[in-house]
Amino acid sequence: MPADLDSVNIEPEKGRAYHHGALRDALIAAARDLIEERGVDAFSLRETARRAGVSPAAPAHHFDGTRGLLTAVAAGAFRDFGDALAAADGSARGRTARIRAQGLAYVRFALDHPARFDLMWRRGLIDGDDPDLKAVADRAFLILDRAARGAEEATHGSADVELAPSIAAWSLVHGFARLAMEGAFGTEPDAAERAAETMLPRVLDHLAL
Amino acid sequence: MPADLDSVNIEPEKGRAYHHGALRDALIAAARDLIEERGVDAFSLRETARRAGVSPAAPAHHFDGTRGLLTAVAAGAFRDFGDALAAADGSARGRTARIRAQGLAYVRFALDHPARFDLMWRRGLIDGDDPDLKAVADRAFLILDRAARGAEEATHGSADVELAPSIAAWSLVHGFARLAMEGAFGTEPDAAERAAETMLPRVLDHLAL
DNA sequence: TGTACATCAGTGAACGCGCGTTCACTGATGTAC
DNA sequence: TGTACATCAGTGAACGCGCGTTCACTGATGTAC
Repeated sequence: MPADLDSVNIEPEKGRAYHHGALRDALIAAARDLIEERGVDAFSLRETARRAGVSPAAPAHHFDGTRGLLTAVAAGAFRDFGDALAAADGSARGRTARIRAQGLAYVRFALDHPARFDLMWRRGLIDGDDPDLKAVADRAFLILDRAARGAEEATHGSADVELAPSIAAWSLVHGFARLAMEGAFGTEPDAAERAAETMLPRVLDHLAL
Repeated sequence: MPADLDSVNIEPEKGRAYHHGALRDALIAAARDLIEERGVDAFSLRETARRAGVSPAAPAHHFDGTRGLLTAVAAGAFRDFGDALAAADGSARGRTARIRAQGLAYVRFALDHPARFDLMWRRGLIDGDDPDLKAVADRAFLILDRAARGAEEATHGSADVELAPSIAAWSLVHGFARLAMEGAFGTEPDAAERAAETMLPRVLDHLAL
């Protein structure tokens, strides 16, 4: 199994062997491309199979139906998302700087991969109980939470109280990302991008931590 | 046309006249009920017609297809949403109190009408250029923006600068609402509700305006 | 006030479509001996 | 090293489904005279 899904050839090869060899990964990549091109709602198992160059019945050998495949795509998204947050976190020093860096990375990921970001929150389409999905999702949330709590992490008693700054930061960037994606800051192609560049840093100034 | 859609009878009546009389409103009410019951993605024009007790061809006399009907539902949602924000705004005195009140109302609306709230942001499903929709959506945003800018409204020069606190407040409550709806604060039936009651007021404390 | 008739708001059957999944199957692989 | 054979990973045809929309139609309404 290749570590990098981008390297998987999802096109049907001329004279390709009867056995694909890496169909599972190819299907995930094809599904990912499909939703990024046409949106989560345009996903279909048949179209994914078509893109991977296999028959409509082939995916059943690797995934438990539509939900199973989408869950795998979402897990990949959460993994990349967590990586982006971790990288941003590592590049900054100090609690405020780390939160800002993660916030920018959070919105950046959403705007760079809108359909995958969308899918991550589509509880109805994916299996929230899947252990792989849970693991990568929890990891991403933990990275956020640790930065928001900063050094206070281990010193406070009431979980509720110390959760508030985390959730405030999370809500702020999540809301900004969604509003940008949903066209609230303008529907021109580059409106979301411009808002993220010029507006978001200022918006983050209004977060009291 | 009744002002209150709730009063429209959407059930097929025994011995009902051939002409429905208020089919347009009945279809909007049926569509609204359908999506609140089964989610926006489960919407179908045929099922809506079925619920309104008319043939699948009937809606075409009142709406320009699926998109037209959903746009009307979204417009109704934005109207109610704006009403809720305005009521909250009117019940508070002072900039901070008004922002808090509106924030609580914002999240309350989202949790009370999740599918309609969802639909409001589903750019792909509705006609964003519809004048009715634009009017009620703009009104809602204006109510938010006025409270966030407070008395400074007419005094500042740079639009970008004075927009930041508005967008920060908007992003925070929008993000909190979506995260709650998406199950980020727990997937138990009352998790979102509990988060809104116990967490949201504290989260709003972390907004610097 | 009565009547002819245009217009409006429905019907219901039919269309073609893409979907997810099932089914018996077959070609390729890899293992036991 | 060669061969028999079980297992695995595909095929492709077929299923039934619900969908949005079109079509010729018809019953009810309302207006002109």
